[in-house]
Amino acid sequence: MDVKTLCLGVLSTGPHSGYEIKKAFEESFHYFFRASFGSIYPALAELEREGGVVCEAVAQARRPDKKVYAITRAGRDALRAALMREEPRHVVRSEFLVLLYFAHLLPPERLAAVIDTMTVEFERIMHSDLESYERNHAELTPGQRFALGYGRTMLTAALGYLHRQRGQLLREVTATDETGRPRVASDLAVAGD
Amino acid sequence: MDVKTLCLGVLSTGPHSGYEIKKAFEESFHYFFRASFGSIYPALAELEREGGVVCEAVAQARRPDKKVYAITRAGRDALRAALMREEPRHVVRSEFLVLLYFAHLLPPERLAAVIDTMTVEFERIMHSDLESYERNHAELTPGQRFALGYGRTMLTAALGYLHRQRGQLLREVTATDETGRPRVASDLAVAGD
DNA sequence: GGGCCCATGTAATTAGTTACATGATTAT
DNA sequence: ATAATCATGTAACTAATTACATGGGCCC
Repeated sequence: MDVKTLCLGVLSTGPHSGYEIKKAFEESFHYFFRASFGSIYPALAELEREGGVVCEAVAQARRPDKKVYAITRAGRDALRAALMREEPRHVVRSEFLVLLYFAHLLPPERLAAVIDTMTVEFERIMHSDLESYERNHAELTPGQRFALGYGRTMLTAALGYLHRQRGQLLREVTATDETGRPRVASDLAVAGD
Repeated sequence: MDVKTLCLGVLSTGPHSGYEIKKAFEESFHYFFRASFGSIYPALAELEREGGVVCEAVAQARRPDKKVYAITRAGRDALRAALMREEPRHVVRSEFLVLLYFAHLLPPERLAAVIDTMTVEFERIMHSDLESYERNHAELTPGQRFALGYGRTMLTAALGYLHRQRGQLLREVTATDETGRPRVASDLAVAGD
């Protein structure tokens, strides 16, 4: 799925500028899709060339014109077609889990810091999601509630797992050497001081 | 984190060919990292140039030589350094959730098919993960158990959510029009037939 | 005979990010 | 004064994927 389709999706709820679309990405799609200005502005320009959107330049005091894009009938058709065509992929790319996978190669302090950083990040995302959910709750479509609820469920599960397993993992890596095998008794004695 | 680092990671457990590394990616990292031959083979070639790995060509009957790579001391240092440097990111890219977010633009049959496809896919991943977990359980490092347990926890939570919410969402989209607003009473009567 | 497994590698292409370019307004 | 918000856009770069190229073995 490309940025063009997501832009059409945002515009299907009403006219917006590129800047506002970026904000919508950050607020609503943050958990499962991201895009930068460097992909959004060219996407909108191409959509305009193709006739999927029309653009009205709104003059601003001492600022670049705000270019407000509105979806056309053809754009709605293209959005619908793209959503029908798209295969339901779901891909996780996590350097966090790679780091944990190789926990035995890291000092325990680094490991603890990695887990704590991720915990804070997950909490941050969940709070901002919950906030926007409560702000807009009444106007959300069933699909939006479903997608946001999915994110909330995953974040809750992740935070719970990190909370439950953190201490255990840290104890285990302290008790094993760099090959993942148990340390000898003398090492354990030192570690247990 | 690049493919080179992950290759070093796989090779830190023993010598392997590029083909075998690809299999290891599929078996062990599938949930949180992926790479194709088109990135693995060049990564190994570059690691060899840099001295992070050494390569022994093993002649094969009627096949290309199998090139077995082994990590060097310098390679282990580079792996460790990369793991210390790497920031713990965790990014989800899900066309699946985008489709659900725009559920009101899809026919209910399509929506059901999307959810069911994803359910089957999640179950498939979980079963193959569980299998490899049970096969290797005793030899796994604490970090590997943690990372695999994380994936299992997420998949369980996802499947539970999909199972619980599927019917509800389908009923709701049947009862709302394409703007997400409730259909008029006459429509509901038809839908309820 | 069709399809998957084994086995390596390269080239073209894709789809994005980051950094650059510009600059006023408002809040801390 | 320093950072964040508003506002658009391009160019260089990155890091991967997909398709291509090659080909025997093995199972159903």
